Amino acid sequence: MIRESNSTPEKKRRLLDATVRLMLRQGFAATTVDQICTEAGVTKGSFFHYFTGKEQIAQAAIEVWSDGWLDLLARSGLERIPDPLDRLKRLLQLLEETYPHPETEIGCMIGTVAQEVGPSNRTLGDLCERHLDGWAQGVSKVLAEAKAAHPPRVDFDPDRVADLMLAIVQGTLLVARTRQGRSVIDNNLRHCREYVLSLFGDPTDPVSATR
Amino acid sequence: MIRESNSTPEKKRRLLDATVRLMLRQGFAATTVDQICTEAGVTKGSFFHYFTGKEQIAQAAIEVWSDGWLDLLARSGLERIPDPLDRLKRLLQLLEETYPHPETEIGCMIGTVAQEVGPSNRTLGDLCERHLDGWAQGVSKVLAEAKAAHPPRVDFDPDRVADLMLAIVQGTLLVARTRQGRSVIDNNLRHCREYVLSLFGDPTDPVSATR
DNA sequence: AAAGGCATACCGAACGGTAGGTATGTTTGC
DNA sequence: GCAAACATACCTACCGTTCGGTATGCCTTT
Repeated sequence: MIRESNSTPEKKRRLLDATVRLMLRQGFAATTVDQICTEAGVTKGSFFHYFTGKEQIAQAAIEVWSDGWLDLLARSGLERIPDPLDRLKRLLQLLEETYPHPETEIGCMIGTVAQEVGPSNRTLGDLCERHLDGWAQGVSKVLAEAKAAHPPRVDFDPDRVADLMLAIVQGTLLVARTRQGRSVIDNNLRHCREYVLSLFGDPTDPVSATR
Repeated sequence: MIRESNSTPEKKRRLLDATVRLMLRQGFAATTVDQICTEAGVTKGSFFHYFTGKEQIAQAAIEVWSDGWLDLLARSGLERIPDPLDRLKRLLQLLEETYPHPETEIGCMIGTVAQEVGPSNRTLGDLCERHLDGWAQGVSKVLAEAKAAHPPRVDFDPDRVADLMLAIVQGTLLVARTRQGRSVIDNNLRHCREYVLSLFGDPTDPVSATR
């Protein structure tokens, strides 16, 4: 078998991908390591060769998931957009393109795991918290730059608005998962975009929400 | 032992309360029926006398949780407020009073279970969906009545705005659970209120969000 | 009113399956 | 030949569920 000598071995990758897929669907507790192995087409020996246990692979899978988001941001060329307000608009557009994507399972792995473990299991909980906060801080930064470059119609705290956006995204995914439909994603993210942009002088209708 | 002949027996009640408390904290899978019995101070025999299994008590507990919310609405006297816009304002205020309450565990049992079971276990999933939809429909009704009585500044679809509010509440509770802090609840629900009221002509600052 | 019958409330030991983890062996790459 | 990379069988703890049993009170029959 051909094996890439550099970077992570293939089976490890497959285990991580399978974990992301399964835990995104079923959460942490309901996902069994046997399931992960079967899904990845790998034996338990390999599993415990690469990971010390279920919790650790969950942590690693969260990193994989997070990297996926960062890659998406990088590939979008967001950083290269010169005007901060355009950057914000592109970010909002990116959300609307990404989350309702019909090929992928609805949901955010970090939000799913975070909700599930809640106050118990602070190992996973803290990790999720750090990643959620990282997301919010990234958004906050874009908001702050846009605010600095374009005096907004009303003053706002970028951190607080970013927190609201985080909650909207997570709550929307939760509802969409439960309803098994994506229409609420389209609706809520559009509202979200129009709300955020309404902070910046745009005097046009902030909600063209009927039909 | 004195036993109330009418209504639900005490031990059944205790089991349900314990289930709500534990599943609100830990979700469905992580909550054991032994835990439930211990927390309720009841033996396993009683448990399986009143409930056919873990899933069924979860369903019943969801009803208990939902009834708690309906009771709160009833006790608030929301229905007796004559002016629809005042009723909407009171509803928004009610959200801001209820969810950050420091004595209770952060979270919504329905959202927690819904997120966890996701696409698997449609028995619980459908039940959660019905209750989430019920919440949204209730909110939508208040929005629609307010809109009918007071022509809004901008047109909006009550169902869609209610869906956004549902997502904000659920997402906010998720984030607050993860952060183990309630400040994000205060922040997001205030934003939510100001946003909704901004739909009705209020020309004042829709976000007094800085500090 | 006493006796018998029967349903409800409750108890807790035991069981059966499962899932996470381990021990140990075998192959593969350098 | 020696690690790393796998594979297989197995162990054990736990968890949901079952099941045989007791206690208690009400209802019916005589």
